[in-house]
Amino acid sequence: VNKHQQRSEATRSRILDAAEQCFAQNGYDGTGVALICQTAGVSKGAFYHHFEGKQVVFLALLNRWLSTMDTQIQTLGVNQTNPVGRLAAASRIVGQLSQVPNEQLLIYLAYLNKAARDPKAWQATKEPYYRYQAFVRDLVHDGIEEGAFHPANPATISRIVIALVMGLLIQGYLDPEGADWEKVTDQGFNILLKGMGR
Amino acid sequence: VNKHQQRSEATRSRILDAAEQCFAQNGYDGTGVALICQTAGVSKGAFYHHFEGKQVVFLALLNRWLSTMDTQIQTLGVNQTNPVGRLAAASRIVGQLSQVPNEQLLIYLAYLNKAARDPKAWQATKEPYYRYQAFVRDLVHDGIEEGAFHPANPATISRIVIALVMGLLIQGYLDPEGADWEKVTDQGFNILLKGMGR
Amino acid sequence: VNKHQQRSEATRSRILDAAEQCFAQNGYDGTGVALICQTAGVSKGAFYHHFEGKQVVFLALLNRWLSTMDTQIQTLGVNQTNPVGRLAAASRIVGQLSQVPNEQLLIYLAYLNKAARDPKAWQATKEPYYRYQAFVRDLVHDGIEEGAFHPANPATISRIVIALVMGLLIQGYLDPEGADWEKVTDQGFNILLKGMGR
Amino acid sequence: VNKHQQRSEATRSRILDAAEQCFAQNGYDGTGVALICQTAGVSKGAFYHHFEGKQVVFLALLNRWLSTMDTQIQTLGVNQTNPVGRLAAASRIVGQLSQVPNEQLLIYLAYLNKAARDPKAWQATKEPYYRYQAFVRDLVHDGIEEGAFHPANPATISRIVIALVMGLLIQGYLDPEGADWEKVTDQGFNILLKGMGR
DNA sequence: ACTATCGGGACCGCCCGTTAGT
DNA sequence: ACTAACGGGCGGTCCCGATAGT
Repeated sequence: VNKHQQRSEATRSRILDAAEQCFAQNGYDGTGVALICQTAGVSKGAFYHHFEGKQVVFLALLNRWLSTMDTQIQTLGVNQTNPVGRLAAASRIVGQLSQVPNEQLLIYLAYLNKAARDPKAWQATKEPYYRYQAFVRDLVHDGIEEGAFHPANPATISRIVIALVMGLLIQGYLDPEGADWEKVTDQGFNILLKGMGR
Repeated sequence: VNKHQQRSEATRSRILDAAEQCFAQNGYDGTGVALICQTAGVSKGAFYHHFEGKQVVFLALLNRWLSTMDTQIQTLGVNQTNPVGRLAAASRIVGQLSQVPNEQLLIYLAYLNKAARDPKAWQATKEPYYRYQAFVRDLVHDGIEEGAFHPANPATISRIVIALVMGLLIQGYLDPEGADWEKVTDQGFNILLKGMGR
Repeated sequence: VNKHQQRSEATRSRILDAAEQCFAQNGYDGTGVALICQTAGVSKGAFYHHFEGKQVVFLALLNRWLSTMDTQIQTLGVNQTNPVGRLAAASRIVGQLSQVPNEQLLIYLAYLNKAARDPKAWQATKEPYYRYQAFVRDLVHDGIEEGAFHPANPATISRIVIALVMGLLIQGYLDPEGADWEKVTDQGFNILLKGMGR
Repeated sequence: VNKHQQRSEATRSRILDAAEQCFAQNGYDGTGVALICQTAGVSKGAFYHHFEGKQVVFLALLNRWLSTMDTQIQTLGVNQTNPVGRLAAASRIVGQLSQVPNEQLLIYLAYLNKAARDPKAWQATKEPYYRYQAFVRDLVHDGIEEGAFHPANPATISRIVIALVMGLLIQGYLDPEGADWEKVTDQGFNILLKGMGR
């Protein structure tokens, strides 16, 4: 049995978990490497053994989120066969996300201003956006081809859909008690769907 | 005339201008007080003479933005008399804002994670959101009363509208060259209006 | 009276003095900014107010040494009118320098390996060498013109003279008790002078 | 044959080679153990298995240099029988050394300030100096006995000769393109020999 | 009102050396 | 003999804010 690899993987996970928690609580800049280490119960040596720096940890976190979302999306495709149904299902997922106050988007947004100055990080940072934009675009494209939606530029529509999701998540963070965001999300998708229908 | 007071006010403005510029370029956390002072051409003493700290400067900036937006909203009301027209006009303004990539929203978002830990600042920080939520809500309310929109909870609808705006602004920042965001905004509002119509 | 400027200058000097002492005792890399500050009885804030960093402090020290040596050289010119006499006088100064174990040259040498990687610092670092090389060269040139020395390339001779000085200083540091370095220096110059004579 | 022992010795050599290269490129303090390991293609464990630390590696390197120089000196003695000829031959070797800018002296010098605080290392560090001082001293001694040189204290003269060599090597490092250091070395020895002659 | 000087703390990155494991 | 993971600490830099002085 390879104990090294096991232990290493565990430590790596602990660091990522701690980082996620710290970032959510204090933001990207508000979180020091020392705090992450302390939260994870590891030394700085371990931290810098597994990651090149704070920024890399963040990017790794981003990838972890992506994997999670990819899984959810995969699940999405299994239950629903037609694009409209899948878009509707997506809305439900997003609605649930905003219940468990999902700080991830905010952390992501907070990180943007940093990454904007570092071309290399910037590319990695934008990737998830492009990814989901493409995913939604294809969904919309299919919907138009099936005649469910009014003919339009699928890319444009996808951007509108994503805008709605982003905007609702942010508001859900800004004013969690101000509304039943799950319902708002539902209705938002309904309006969008109706507005896109023939 | 009190020359001292004039000069003082000018310095205050210079600091605010410098802060706005620095925040836009380096983000909230990436901007140090020293940089603001340097940009403004003032000493640190002057800075702390006028403001209690960086956070207060940000709040002051926020108020300045609010004043500007209030003016724009006022203008909006003058030219268009019916709610639908005003909502449409609003879309045009937002579309133009995203042309000149307006970093204000991003700075605002970046600041959120900080303010979240300070209840006092948190209240002040959320104010602009409530203000515009209420503004749009009333607009929608009128539209429903006039029969232009399908009956629904105006507050909910307003949140959906604002979500669209926020989401588009962020995407415009993420991928400025990726789309003609003015057109996307236009179409977004069209779909929304159609989806809200009877 | 300008108390600010006075205090500032005093602090700056204190830092420089402390740095000189620390560098001599622990070498360039072995000396931390914290130690310099502690030795000088100043805070890090003060340190970084006066200097951009450790490297800059070192360069400032270098300049201070240069000023001192320039003064000594000036003195040299007053008492001796002919080049040979001045060269001989120089030997006496160097001999005395090696008594008060002069770590400056060693610190300088230790710094070389650092500066070699930073072109900007490298230039500043080499300057003192060029300076004294030129000084000795002119002295030799005059000596040749006066017929005191055998005709030769003054630059080459100057490099040989400087080599002797450098090498003796280093050995004086390596083995302070091993010889009466003042006498060695005297004899070294005598041999050189004799070897250069017609 | 013991393959283990062979392999071990090879690893030891690889580490020494890597260390020499790293020291030359980054100086003593600028070189971390990690860098040496990486350059050698070995893990840190291997490093600390063979050496007690960076300092010990340096001392081992020093010994390796000494062996090399001893060989060169041996060669020197074979071709030239009279002391003057051997001194002249030595000058040619040194001249060639300074062509391929030999950083060893600089590394050595950089290390001095460190070793100065550790009496044990200090002794080992000074050894090479004493060794060559003695070598040159004997050479000079023989020269005087043969009547080639003016009677004088051989130890003093040897220190002067070594000073010239050291000083020229350093200057060759400081300003490699500034002169034809091989020629300068030649002339330096000529002057010295002339100055020492009867 | 405004400046120059200063205090002290915190952050990120790295380094040296050790230990558990192969 | 050698690897990979890890511990703990230091290093330079910068930052926020305060104070002494103009």
